[in-house]
Amino acid sequence: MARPPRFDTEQLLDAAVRLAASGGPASVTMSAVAQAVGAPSGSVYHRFSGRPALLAEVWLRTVERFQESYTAVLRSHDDPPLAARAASRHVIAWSRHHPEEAALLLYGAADFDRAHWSPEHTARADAGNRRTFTAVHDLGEALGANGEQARERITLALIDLPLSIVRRHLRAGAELPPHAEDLAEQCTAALLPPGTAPATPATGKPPARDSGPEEQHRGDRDPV
Amino acid sequence: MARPPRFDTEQLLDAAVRLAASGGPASVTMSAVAQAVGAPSGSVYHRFSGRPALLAEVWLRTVERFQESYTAVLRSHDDPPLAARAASRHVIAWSRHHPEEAALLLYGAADFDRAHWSPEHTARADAGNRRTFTAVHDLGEALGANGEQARERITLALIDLPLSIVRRHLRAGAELPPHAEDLAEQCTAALLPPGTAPATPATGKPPARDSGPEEQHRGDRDPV
DNA sequence: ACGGTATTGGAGACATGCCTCTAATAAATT
DNA sequence: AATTTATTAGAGGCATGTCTCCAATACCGT
Repeated sequence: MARPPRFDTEQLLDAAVRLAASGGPASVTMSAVAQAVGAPSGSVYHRFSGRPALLAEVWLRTVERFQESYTAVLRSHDDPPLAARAASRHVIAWSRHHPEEAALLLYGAADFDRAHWSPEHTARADAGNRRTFTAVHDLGEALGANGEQARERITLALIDLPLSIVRRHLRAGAELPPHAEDLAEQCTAALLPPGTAPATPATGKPPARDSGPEEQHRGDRDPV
Repeated sequence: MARPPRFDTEQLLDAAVRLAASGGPASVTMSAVAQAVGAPSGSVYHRFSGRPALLAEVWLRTVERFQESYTAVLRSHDDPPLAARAASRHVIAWSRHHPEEAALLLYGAADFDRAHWSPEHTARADAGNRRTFTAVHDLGEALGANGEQARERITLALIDLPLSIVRRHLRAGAELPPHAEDLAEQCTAALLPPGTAPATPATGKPPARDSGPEEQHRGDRDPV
């Protein structure tokens, strides 16, 4: 029905990821992406309505790819402490396997011009964040984390801490060392609520306790 | 002997900090800084040889201010675990007191165009980083951290973890809550090497043990 | 009062990036 | 083969930013 595309969306996004990873979000310009794939700028505008749309798609594709695998790991173990450790390791392993996309995760949606996104893109980001926060908080509850501060600690242990390890190495321009998974897992384990089983054998988790009227988390903050 | 300056260096850097905090390093342009203080662009170029110099100065002034107070805290306690906890709290308190400068710390030198800095600026950055790493690693040794992985864990506990708390709140556009210091201190304490005193009373630290031929840390990575 | 000098004030050349618009192109459908 | 249609191809207007340059300025020490 029509001429076949020479430059498809994925190809352009791949180039955008490379640019963002090496030079930060500011360096992913419409012309830079076009030049990176050898296309005229018009072809880029044919796929994306403008720079905010391109930035939104790069960010969302990357974050959603990460979040999907991450939340899957979060839910893949029956034993909560085990799930927590596995999640921590997963952040490292995923980043090692996708160093350029991991470099993107170290920024925030704001750096990708979230202020100018379309309502659809914003909603997509919020939905993904909400799902991820829900998965994290569910595991937190299973771990016995109650209250605002305990939840913050869980987020720290499951997301921020492993990401910090990634950040330190990627910022230095280095690859993630082999022991990074162990380090992340140990640190995450150390941050789990006291009384949590320190090793493999599962302790009976405390009876599910109604947590009362607690405020809902906001979906518009990036977990990563 | 000469006409008095209407726009001095500090004033321009202050404006640059505000711009960087609100819109990221990319938004601190020569013209934006000039406009922010009501100066013609020529006056900005009178103080800074170009954009890389301006970015370097903003970054270095901010990081050096932080590092100075931070290393002071690191060395201010005789009891190593106490010093570690105090350092963690200090990161939070400093960030709460200087939210705009703290927002800068969440970026890296690379985001402030380190690639185009003068050798002098680069050397200044390296020197500050080296001093900070030294202070952190000294405390790490006093805490019994030996080996590469143990040192990484110390850096994580003393720097990355409290900074993660700051990042999460500032990225969300919120102020640091009152309990942030407690959270940071508790998490830092949980990450200290096992056997470290969990509470106030100081345990006798293990006899200083020669750590053998270990590689020196590199001063060109940002601790923050 | 006067000259020296750091600084302001601002015009403008040059580069880059965003985005629009129009024409050419090439495959799929009929 | 003719038609349709998504796409390429690229010129060009507009805005913004970097940096240079030069004259005007206002204070200082003498």
